[in-house]
Amino acid sequence: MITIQELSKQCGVSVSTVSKALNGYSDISDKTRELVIKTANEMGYFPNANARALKLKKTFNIGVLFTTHTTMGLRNDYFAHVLSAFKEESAKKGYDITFIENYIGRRKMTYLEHCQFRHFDGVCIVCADYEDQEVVSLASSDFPVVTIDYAFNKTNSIISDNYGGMKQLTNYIIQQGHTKIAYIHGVKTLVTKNRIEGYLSAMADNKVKVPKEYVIEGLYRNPVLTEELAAQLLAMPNRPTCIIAPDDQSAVGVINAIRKQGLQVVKDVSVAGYDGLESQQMIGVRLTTVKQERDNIGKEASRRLVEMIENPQETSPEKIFMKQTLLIGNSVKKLHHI
Amino acid sequence: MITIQELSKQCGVSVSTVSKALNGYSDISDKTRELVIKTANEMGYFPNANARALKLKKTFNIGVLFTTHTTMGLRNDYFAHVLSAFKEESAKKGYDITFIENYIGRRKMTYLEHCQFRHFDGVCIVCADYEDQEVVSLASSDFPVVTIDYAFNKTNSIISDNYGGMKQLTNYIIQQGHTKIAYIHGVKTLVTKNRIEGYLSAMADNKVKVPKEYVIEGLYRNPVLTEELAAQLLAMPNRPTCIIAPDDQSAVGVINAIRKQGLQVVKDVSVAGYDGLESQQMIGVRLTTVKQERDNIGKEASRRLVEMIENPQETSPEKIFMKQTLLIGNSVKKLHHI
DNA sequence: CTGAAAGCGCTTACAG
DNA sequence: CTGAAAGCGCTTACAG
Repeated sequence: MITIQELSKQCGVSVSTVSKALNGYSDISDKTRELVIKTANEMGYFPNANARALKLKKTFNIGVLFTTHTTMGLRNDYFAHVLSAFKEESAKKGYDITFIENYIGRRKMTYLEHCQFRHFDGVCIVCADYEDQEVVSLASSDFPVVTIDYAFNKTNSIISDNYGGMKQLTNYIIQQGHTKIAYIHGVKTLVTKNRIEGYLSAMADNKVKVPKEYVIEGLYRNPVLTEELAAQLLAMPNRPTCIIAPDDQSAVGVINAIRKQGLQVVKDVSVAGYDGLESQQMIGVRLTTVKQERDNIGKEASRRLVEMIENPQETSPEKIFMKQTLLIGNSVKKLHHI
Repeated sequence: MITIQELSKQCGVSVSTVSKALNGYSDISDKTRELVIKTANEMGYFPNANARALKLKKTFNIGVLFTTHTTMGLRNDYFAHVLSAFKEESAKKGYDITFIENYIGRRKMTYLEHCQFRHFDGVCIVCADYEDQEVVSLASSDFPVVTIDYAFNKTNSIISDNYGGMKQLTNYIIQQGHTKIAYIHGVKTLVTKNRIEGYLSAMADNKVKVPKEYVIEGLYRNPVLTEELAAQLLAMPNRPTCIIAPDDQSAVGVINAIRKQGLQVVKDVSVAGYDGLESQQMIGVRLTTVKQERDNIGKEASRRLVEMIENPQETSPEKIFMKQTLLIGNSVKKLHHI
């Protein structure tokens, strides 16, 4: 790997001059600058990021906390998209992405210690257990931090407006004349709670009563369980006219339950989903669903973080809500008795 | 951030001694060592990775090439799993993961240059365009490189045995008495070609003729298109008794096509998938499919790479085939006329 | 067992 | 316009 000294020898100028020429200082003659740059290209010179980081105290490297336990993390489609967009946007701004771990080899290291070790310029907490003490310390550290779908006092946060999205969806279904609307929701995370509130709020706004049995807990991305739960709903004397699934994938389960009951999808029972995945737009019906702006979330998170890194004084912690948009398909029937 | 000098002042010993105590050199008295370590913990000392890297010429950082264009990359479930496992295994061995880009801010930088810039200890090419000249240069560079699902001469490669997996699946279907087996495959990547060969080879081994119309090109993870293509197959005078979908997700499309034709899944037409995703084990039938050992691929890739990094002389480029396992569900009917 | 010194590759005030 | 020098935080041969 060729260094700045070899370049300087080759060009017959001092190391300082080479450095300045390379970094575009103005007090270097055009002749020298051109010579240096030309030689650098010829010799395939590239600076050593570690040396530069040591001197500048800036690594152009962003730490990303991305827990991969169980069903979370990269293996989760939503977060994978967010990360992907975050990575692309950050690269555009000149920053690399490194994952934060809490052990390095056999040595235990907290998330915060890992960040100090690597001297990241900033940190993005994409997906983590926000109750975890280590995560809390990281979020309240001196690092510029942006969090996704969760707000700490001190950090910027990008939050997907699940409350608003669900409310829109429910309102739409009510407008189609439905009042018996059941909601099979996922495990009760913060995201889920917000969605339930959005649902209840839309119902209340429209003075529609919600029988307790209409709101039941299932699992995300689990069509099998969703099918079972939907079957229970359909077996009720007071059968709902519309069932909202935890997400688009699970909506397949609802559809199967309806068909197995000898009923027709849409005609007899309407269905709605959540996520707006292109790949799920199928199943014979076009699912009415809510589209999450996953790519925008990642992008916006990166923009915010770079802003904090480069203009630390001007940026104060903020919560940014990302709108979700209603995608109207043909899976919710318009009822006539209104 | 506290440094080794401050530690040395606090302990009343020299910087050299502190360094050695921290790094477990044997020529340090127990007393001194304990004092240093205790103080380090109290003061929350952590080494500066950049300074250390500069001196040791070792960064404990692995570059990962992970193209995120279009349908590839993180947004693809298969690669997301592989990466996830790679990341976890590497952390266990003490290495961080940083994504490789080919631009840094506005400045164009080839993949190789980026690796030189960051001084990665090794590189894993998880998912990339292997025809791309930049990828080729990286693979043939002096960096320890491991590639996934593609083999260069010079690199170690972890290759999912798609040929063998597909052959197993096809053999199983033939054993159930089927001879009219259609295969809707994905776009013709190397992976797809291997699967087609596996399919053809099983058919040939069993002396089953394959009508040209039975092998048709579709798209991965696209139930809508798959449904259309399956409908075409079902409309043929010489209708297949079993249809293999590009993957588990697309298999839903095949199932829909069968139902819409007024036929019964399994009873009239059998179905098989590919991938072995838990989330797809549903749809009323348990899909017979092939399970890809995604997590093992990532893990093995990491093990190999770390091996190359730490014992460069002992490791020579190797292709490692990862077995795929047949998952027998109930979506392939046993035919009696054999 | 301990410490002074050199050096990893870079940047930047400062002097000329 | 150019260059000598100091220093970023660490490690390690070498001397004592």
